[in-house]
Amino acid sequence: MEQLTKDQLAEVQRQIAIYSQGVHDIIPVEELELKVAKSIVENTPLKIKLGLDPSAPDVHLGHTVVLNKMRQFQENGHIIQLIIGDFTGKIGDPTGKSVARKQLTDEEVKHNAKTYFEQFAKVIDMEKVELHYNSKWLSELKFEDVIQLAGKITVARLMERDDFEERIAFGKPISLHEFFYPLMQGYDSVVLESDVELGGTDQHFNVLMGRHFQEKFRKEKQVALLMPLLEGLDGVEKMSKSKNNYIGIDESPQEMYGKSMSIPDELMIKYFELITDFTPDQIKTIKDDLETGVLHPRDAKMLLGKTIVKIYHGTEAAEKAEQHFITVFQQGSMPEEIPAIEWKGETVTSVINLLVDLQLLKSKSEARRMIENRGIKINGNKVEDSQFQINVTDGLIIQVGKRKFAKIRI
RNA sequence: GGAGGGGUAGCGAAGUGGCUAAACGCGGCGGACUGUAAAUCCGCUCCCUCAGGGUUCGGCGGUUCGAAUCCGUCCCCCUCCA
Repeated sequence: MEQLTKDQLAEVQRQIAIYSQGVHDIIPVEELELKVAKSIVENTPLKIKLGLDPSAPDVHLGHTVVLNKMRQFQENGHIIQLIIGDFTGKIGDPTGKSVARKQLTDEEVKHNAKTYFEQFAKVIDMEKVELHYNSKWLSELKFEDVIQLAGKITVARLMERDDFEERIAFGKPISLHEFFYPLMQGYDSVVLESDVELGGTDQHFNVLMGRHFQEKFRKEKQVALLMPLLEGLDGVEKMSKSKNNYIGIDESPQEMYGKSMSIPDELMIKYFELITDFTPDQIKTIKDDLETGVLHPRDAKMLLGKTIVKIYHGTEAAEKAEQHFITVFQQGSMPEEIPAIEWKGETVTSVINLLVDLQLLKSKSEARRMIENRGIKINGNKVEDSQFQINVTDGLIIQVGKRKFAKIRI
């Protein structure tokens, strides 16, 4: 690799600089440099692996952290290997909770995979992606093969994993089968001869297993590229659907914008770094301006919100979303566009009935509570009395909580 | 194989015969304040058409006027020793 021309060397450096943006760790960087150099010299693309859990197909901004990185590789001509962990998914990744996952049927896996792809297409070029289901090779293994695989790793090594270590310390159970998850993930890399595996920092151990097993099978070792985990709207936990602290990439512009505004200030810069296309220089300017007080944190966040919406819905939608936010939340006025709901009930009815019949709230009890909590407004006026009878007219505007609006159409 | 500990609302965790729809904390929701940030304060949070009713404390069966609390049985989980 020493005989790189000047241009080639520059190209290596250019690519490495891109790949290094925002990463948590590259293990080891030198190997990535070598691999990139080799790919340039030999004009062969690198194989970049990403494993997917088929049980949770809703894609949110947390996923895009890794996807953006994938796109960067793709833009430089490398090949993305997407692996649907249909086999591994059945065993259950021990990452985090020790709850065994339910088994998915083939149809479910297919359907979830499809959902993934449709959403991924917003970030990466799915046409050029190499797709694999790991059941293809894992389900072929005989018990004998599995034992042999297990013979290539020690228990002590497996127990080093943070998650296991912790559970042992706290007396929490670890099922034997959980030990096999890293083995399987590692074996995937052996089969696919991956050059780089991407993942969040929570995948640290599993990704390194890929290196370990590739070496045992006398293959070239993959490089681990770990991205930081993106905290969700609560600012504490990793963004996830189950924590309900996520911004889904399928969400409406308004939702996206609004949710962006509710992330904690401390996280703004991280969001800029990981999920927008801002350059490091641009981000530094924002950071400096925030520190010197030139830029109000609210305005920085509005820029963030707008940028996020723009990525997934375009400039026009982003501007509309911002306008909506300003009118509704900053000025407290009504939004210009309120979904109309047809009213077919009595002309005079109780507010409770109205709320339930329009399906704005689930039950009368809930509606009553909501009124008592002073969370219901009609035509901008707070409803004080839960027994209140109302004359339903065309164009009547009902507000539930801070964000839900409906207009009556008769 | 032996010994012990445990299963209570979304989660954590009190409660060991009536005052318990079940303390408290977290989370969630609504409100005030604001920048749908943070911090703080107030209210709601099993289900249901208000009074009031219905269904809960791993499952089933029993004792009792009355059980999350007592008895029997079954299921599940954890720890330690071997």
